[in-house]
Amino acid sequence: MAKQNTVFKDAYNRCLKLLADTSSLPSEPELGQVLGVSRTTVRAILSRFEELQLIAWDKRKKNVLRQPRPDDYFPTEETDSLADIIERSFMRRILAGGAEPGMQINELELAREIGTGTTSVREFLIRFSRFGLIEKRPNSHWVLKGFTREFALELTEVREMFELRSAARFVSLPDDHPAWEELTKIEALHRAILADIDKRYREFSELDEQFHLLVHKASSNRFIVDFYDIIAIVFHYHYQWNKTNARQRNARALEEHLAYIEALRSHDPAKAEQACRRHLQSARETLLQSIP
Amino acid sequence: MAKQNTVFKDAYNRCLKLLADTSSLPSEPELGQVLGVSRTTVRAILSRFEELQLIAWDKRKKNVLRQPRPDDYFPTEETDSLADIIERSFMRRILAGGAEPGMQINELELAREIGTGTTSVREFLIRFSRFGLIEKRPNSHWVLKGFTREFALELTEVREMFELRSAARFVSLPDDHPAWEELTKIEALHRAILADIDKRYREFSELDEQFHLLVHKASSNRFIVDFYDIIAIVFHYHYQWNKTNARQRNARALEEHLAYIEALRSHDPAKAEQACRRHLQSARETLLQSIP
DNA sequence: TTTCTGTCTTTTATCTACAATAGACAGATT
DNA sequence: AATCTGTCTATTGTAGATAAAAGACAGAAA
Repeated sequence: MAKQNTVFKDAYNRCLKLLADTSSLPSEPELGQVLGVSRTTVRAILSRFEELQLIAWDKRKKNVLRQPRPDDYFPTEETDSLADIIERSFMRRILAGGAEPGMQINELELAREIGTGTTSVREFLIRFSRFGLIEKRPNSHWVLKGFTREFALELTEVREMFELRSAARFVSLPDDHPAWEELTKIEALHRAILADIDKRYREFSELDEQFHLLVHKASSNRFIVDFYDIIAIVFHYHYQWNKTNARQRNARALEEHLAYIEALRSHDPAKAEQACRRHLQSARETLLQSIP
Repeated sequence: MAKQNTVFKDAYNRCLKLLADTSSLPSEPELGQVLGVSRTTVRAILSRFEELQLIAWDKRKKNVLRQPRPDDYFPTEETDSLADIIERSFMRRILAGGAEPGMQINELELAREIGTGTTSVREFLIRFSRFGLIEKRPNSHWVLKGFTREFALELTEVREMFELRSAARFVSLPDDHPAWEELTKIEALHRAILADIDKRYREFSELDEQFHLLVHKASSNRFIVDFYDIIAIVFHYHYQWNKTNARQRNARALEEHLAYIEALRSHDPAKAEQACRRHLQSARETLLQSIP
C-alpha cells in the first residue's frame, strides 16, 4: 500500500454529515473548499456516494436519494492520519509505559509494533525531536531523554518567559483586534464549564490549550507561537495520563484563567503580569507533582 | 546505491593522517574510538590500506609500509554527508538566490537538482522546518516563508530573551565550572585575532558561534541551547553571503565581545546585562542592514 | 584476566516504485 | 463572463529493498 486514503475517508465521513442536511450537494469546487480537500478527492467521494445509491449524480446535479445510515460511515480508526497514529502510540510508550531515560529507540521495532513502514516512523521521530525528549546518535539509534523533572523545569522556564512577554503584548493590542473577541468567547466557555463543573470538567484540557495559544499568538513571534506546540503536546498527554484530582485541579485553573482574562482586559501590564505569574506558577506545580 | 559510504571515506582520510605520524597503528577498538566510527568501518579502512600496500596487516600487527601520497586520499567532495550537501544547496538557493517569500518548494525538483532521492530531501525539509523559514501544506508542497525582516526581528527578539537570561546565569556559575576555563581560551583567541585583524578577520564567524554557544549553555536549558542552532545557521550563512565591511564589522564585534567577557568575569549581573544588551543590539542592527 | 580479532546479526540511510492526492487546462454549462 | 466538469499530469506519502555502518559474541592472544 503506497499511501493510506485517510484523507478520502475522513472527508467522506464529513461529507456524509453535510448530505444529511440537504437535498442536493453544491458544486465540486465548493465542496472541496468546505471539506478542505482537492477536487480529485471530492469526485472520489461523489463517485462512492453514487455507487451506494446515496445520490443521483449527473454533472451539476447531485440530488440526495436517501439519508445516510450509520454503516455508511468509515470506522473512525481508519480516518486517522498515520502521523497521528504513530504519535499516539509513541507517546503512550514513553509517557505511560515505564520508559527509562537513556533507553534506545529502534525505528524498525517501533514500525513493526505500530504496523507501518520505517519511513513514516523515521519522519515522525525527526519531527518529534524538536520537543527535546529524544535525541539522535548519527548512524545509530535514537536515545530517549525521558519525561523527567529536568525536562519539565526547562520547559516551564521557557514557557514562563514566553507567556509573560505575550501577555504584556496582549494588553496593548488595539481594541479592534480580533483577539479581544476571541477572548470574550473563551471567557464565556470558562463560565459555562465552571457552572457545570462536575459534568464538564473534562473539557478543560482543550479550552486550556485554546486560551494559552491565544495569548501566545499576541506575541506575533513565530518562535514563541511554535514553542507552544511543545507545551500543548506535553500538557495534552499529561492530562490524559494523570487524572488524580482532575476535577479540583481544573476548577482551580479555570478560576485562575478568569482572573488572568480580567487582568488582560484591564490593559494594565502590571496586573496582567501578576495574574499570569500566579497561574503559571500553579500550572508548573501541577505538572511537577505528576513526575516521580 | 543504498547508503553513501561517506563515513568510511571521511574516516579513511583522517586515518591516513594518523598513519603519516607513526610506524604502526593501534588496535581496532582504539582506532574506532579515535576516529569516532565502529569497528566495522575501521576494518574496512584497514583492508583498503592493506590492498594499497600502505600497511602490512596481520592480526594485531599493522605496520606502516609507506607514507601516504596525496592521491591516496578520497576527494573532499566525497566525504561530505548527504545532509550537509542538501543543506548547503538549499541555503544557497534561499539566501543567495532571489527566492521570493511565498514560493513553493518542490521535493522532487530539489532532489533532482541536488542529485539525490526524495527521501533525503524530505527529511532535510522536515528537520529544517523548525527554523521557521519554511512551512508544510499537508498533502501538498512546502512554502518558503523567506528570510525577511520580520523573520530577523522575531529571531532576534527570542535570541535576546534567551541570551540575557543565559548571561545572568553565567555570572553566578561557581568558580570551578569548566565554562570559565573555556571563556579564558575564547578570550585569548579574540585577542589573537584582533592583533592581526587584517589577515584573520574571517575567523570571527566561527569564534562568534563558539562564544555565544558557551553563554547559552550556561542556561542549562535544552530549549535555549537548541534554539541557538537557529541563530547559528542564520548567522553562518549570513556571514558567507554578506561580506560588505566584514573586516570592520568583525573588529567591532570582537571589541564588544571582550567587554562582554570582562563583564561576565566581574560576576556582576548588572554589568553583564549591560554588556550583553549592547552587543546584541549591534548584532541585530548588522543583521537587519543586510536585509532589503 | 583483560583486551583483541574474526565472524555474524541488526539497524540505519537511502533509493525506487506506486497509490493517493493535488492541481492545471480546455471545453461545457449557466 | 463566470463558474463548473471531464480529463490529464505532477507531486506527495508510504512501503519495500539494499548497501553501509553499528554492534554482539565467542574464541584467540597478550
